[in-house]
Amino acid sequence: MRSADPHEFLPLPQAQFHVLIALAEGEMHGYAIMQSVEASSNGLVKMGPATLYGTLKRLVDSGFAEEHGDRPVADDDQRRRYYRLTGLGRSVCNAEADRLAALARRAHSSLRPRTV
Amino acid sequence: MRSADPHEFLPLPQAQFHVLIALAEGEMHGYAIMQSVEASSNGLVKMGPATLYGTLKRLVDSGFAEEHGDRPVADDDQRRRYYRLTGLGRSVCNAEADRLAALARRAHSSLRPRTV
DNA sequence: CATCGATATATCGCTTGACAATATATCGGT
DNA sequence: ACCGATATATTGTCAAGCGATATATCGATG
Repeated sequence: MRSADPHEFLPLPQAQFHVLIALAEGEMHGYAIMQSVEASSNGLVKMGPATLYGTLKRLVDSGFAEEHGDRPVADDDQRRRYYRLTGLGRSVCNAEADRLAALARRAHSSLRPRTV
Repeated sequence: MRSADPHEFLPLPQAQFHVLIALAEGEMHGYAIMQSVEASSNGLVKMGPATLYGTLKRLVDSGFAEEHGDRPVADDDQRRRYYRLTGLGRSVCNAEADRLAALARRAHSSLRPRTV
């Protein structure tokens, strides 16, 4: 059984959605997420430490992400704390993406109306 | 010449984007916007008066929307205040829609990765 | 024309979220 | 041993969201 309806948690705050996407792409520790968000938004969204770690805490509290101890055998940095999506986190991220895609579609079709 | 770069204003707060979309669809006065937002989000986003009128004020202050006096000849309600998008508002709404569409695409492709 | 519920705009006050600034510690390289 | 980059964390502040509430006007009904 899939526990909760992901739509209960929408709309998602912008910063939370950004972090979930980064985690969905396979990123792991906090600092890398910060860089990923900035890079993948073409430098448009710049996430500082306060936003990142605050957001990360909220994501864990909400059960969308979790810390884990699976560390890379080599090339490890002791300070790093690794995170991954939970099942719920995946569902919520997907639901939010659906919502925003629909919203964007609506905006686009209203802004450049075609010959009905 | 097109005055300012719409990307300067992104990311847009959620409520502002919703109202811009409603205005893009041709809605006019405040109360109708409230109903439009709730209806067009399948009842997911419920916008109360405080959010609506606060947001509307911000949109006008930012130059994304403007009040106007073009009232329907008949079937008018004296209390209503009518709003429309400005040129800047259209650009900003479009830019935000682009941004969110790209974000949603990224989320979707990461969440259900295809055999690359 | 008096009343009433729906429509319409507006504001107060609380809570959450975003984020600059700052702090602290550890890493790798020289 | 030192230094800049990496990495996590917290504090304080401000904007934004929004429930609750207020006020006024509309149309309909008796």
